Amino acid sequence: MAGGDVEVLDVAGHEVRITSPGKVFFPERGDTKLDLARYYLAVAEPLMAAMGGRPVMLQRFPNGVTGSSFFQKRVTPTKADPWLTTTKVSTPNGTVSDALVAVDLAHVLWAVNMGCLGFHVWPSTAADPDHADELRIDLDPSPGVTFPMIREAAAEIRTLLGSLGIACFPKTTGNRGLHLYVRLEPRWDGYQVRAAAVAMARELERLRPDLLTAAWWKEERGARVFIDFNQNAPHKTVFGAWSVRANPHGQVSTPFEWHELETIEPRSLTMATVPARVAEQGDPWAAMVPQSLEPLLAMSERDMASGLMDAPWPPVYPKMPNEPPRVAPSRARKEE
DNA sequence: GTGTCGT
DNA sequence: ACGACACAACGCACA
DNA sequence: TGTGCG
Ligand SMILES: [Mn+2]
Ligand SMILES: [Mn+2]
Repeated sequence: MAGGDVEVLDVAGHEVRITSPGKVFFPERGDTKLDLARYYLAVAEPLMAAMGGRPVMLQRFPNGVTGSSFFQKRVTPTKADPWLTTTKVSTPNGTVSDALVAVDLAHVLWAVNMGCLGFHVWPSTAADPDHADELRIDLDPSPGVTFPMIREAAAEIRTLLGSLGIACFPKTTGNRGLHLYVRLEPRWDGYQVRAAAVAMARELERLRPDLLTAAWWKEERGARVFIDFNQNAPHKTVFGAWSVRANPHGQVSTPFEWHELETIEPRSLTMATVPARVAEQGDPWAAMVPQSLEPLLAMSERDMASGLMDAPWPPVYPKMPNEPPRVAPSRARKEE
């Protein structure tokens, strides 16, 4: 627990300083900042396959999981670390900033040293910022939703996408939900990917209204799994594969194979247990190949042709064409 | 956690 | 040399 | 001005 020392790691051709390596970040198990760095070293191969080359936002906890936190998007290479790579990212209103690019593990560990536990990842690469090459299907549990229901929702989505010839891959979120990822051919922008997500969510609610909902307003969801299409809005980030959550055991957003769906337990996938999984099984997402979004875009066009509107956008975004009033039904101004 | 400023 | 302090996301729509 | 949503 000596405070004054520094661990220097030689990674990807750079010397990365880990200051206060013995500082406890996870009091429950006693895991330190250096333990966190070693975790990321252990999952480096699948981590870089998932996150490599993408802009990332840091979620920092300089005093560990029990301390205060903040997000950091803007990064500037310093005199001490001139090798840091950044790229321009923009916000919904057009503001531009320089974000860190996860070009190699040195960049990851530089962020870890800043107290970054996990990364929020852009759905595009620094090399091709105008195409979203991932559709992220975010399954959010409403109150009353159990994890077996989340599992059933994932299976339902896999079946629908499979019938359209689209392959998707699952991961835990590190909390109570699941994420399914579709790797896309780089042919569509964020508006198109979100439109596809809206259509997919609506179709799934039609198929299983007892289990699934595409309702943005909480009051309309009930005890159903919300398919959060808005997580695909342009410029939105998602908590990344292999990133560590700020909970007592450091649960990991863990990619897994479909045959594990019925047995996977988010609680048991932590920064302490996941490295062994990776050593034994390798990368569960190794078979990802770019898919076409066209079947879902056709579904969206059918919905629009039949008179449906777009769905509400999240706060912060300007009003979009064909967007319905952005207000919960219970608060909407009365007719006439 | 780091960089800067004032003492 | 040291302590205090600032800073580290998104910023619109609607009633 | 408070509330919407992650
Ligand atoms: Mn979620
Ligand atoms: Mn969500």
